[in-house]
Amino acid sequence: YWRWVRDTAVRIAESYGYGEIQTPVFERVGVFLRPGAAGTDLADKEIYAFKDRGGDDLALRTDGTHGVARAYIEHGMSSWPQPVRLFYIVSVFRYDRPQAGRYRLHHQFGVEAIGDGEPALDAEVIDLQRTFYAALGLQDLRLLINSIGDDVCRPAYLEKLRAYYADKLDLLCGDCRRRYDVNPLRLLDCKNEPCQPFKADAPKTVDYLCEACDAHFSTVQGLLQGLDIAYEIDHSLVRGIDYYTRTAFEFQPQVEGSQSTIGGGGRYDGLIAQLGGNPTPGIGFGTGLERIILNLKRQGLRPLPPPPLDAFVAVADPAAEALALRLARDLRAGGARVVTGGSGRSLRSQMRQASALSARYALVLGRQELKDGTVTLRNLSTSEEQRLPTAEALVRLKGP
RNA sequence: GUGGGCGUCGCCUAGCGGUUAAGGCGCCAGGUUGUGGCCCUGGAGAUCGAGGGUUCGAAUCCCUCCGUCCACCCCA
Repeated sequence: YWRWVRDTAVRIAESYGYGEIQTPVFERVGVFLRPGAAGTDLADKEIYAFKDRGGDDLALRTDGTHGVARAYIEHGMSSWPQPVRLFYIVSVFRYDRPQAGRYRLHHQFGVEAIGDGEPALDAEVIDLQRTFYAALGLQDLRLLINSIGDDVCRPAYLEKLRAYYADKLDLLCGDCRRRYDVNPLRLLDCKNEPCQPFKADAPKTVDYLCEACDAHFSTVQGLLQGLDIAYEIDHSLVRGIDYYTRTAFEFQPQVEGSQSTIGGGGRYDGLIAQLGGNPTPGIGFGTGLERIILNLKRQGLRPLPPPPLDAFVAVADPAAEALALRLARDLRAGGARVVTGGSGRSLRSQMRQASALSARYALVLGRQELKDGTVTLRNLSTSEEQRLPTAEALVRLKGP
């Protein structure tokens, strides 16, 4: 499963012209935790932060995007042709209570397109993600999208939102009373019972977009339609950190159960500047490999089985041991997959193992073969057996 | 951060107050003094998650801890 998913990710990303980048497993904590993240679960309890021996504050990678953004600045990628298209397959760490499809260490495939704010890139990234899932055969994925505006329109929207909730504070859950001050956008995706009645009538981000954001969102939708990509607008799909802008999206399988999201992303036009670079737009997605594999299994999708073992070299006499190892090496050099037995076990035991490993052939080397430079070649499916010169056996096993 | 389930040979499981802690898979060996798959026989392998307590007696009951799984929250 692992290889299948990774190979598919690489193939699809490269077909869109994205190049692979590797970033460090840990960075200065500020790379991952921006001031705007205060009050989020990530900042409060999920990040693995620590001091190193020199007293520097570091943190394990919480996602793929921040390290890439840091690298973009640090390595002067703004001088490259824009946008810079990058993809990664990395481990990420979050201190959560583990459960099905959720681990403290998991892996993400992600892409980032940095240096261009055009809506066509939003569509490209979403299309890439959808194509990746389709290449694996994942069925029935829902695509949810939303726009959360930008610095121009969001402040006014948040005022509207606060005004709407101002007289309802006493009725909200504890989390949301805190969110009201710290992170009001998150009021929209609260799952707690007390807050549900108010969500339907809450102001929607899309109704308060500035002209530029509105045009951007409309264009993205038009492009998705042009690509025949079905989507639903989800007004409660938000991002809790201030450098996120405009388009936000998520892919969800239709099946029941928890961990509904297998991947999501969005625009982060404010991130590069926050990290100390020139103001630079960017968009990307991240998708969890473990969750993809979970869904592949649920849908009965299986990877190709590993290639069979071509030969098992059995040693029938201790004197033939060295020659057996050499024969195995020569066979491998010819492209065959070969495992050797050892003189410590009876020939019978070695043959049992050859069978248990589903080897196509058994090659027996013993006293008799040593004498005349031959090898006994046994076809383990037909049980046909013959002695032939070693060189001939090499040729025989090399075949297609 | 909250709630719940489960921890017995490498794996799966039985046993639920007194058993030499049982079985299946896998592993090793023999039945074939150089030959597999099926079958038969034998063998190795378990301080019953850890510590404490109750009891004449604990894998079995109680407590604490640890681990693991599931759900909420959140997210990938």
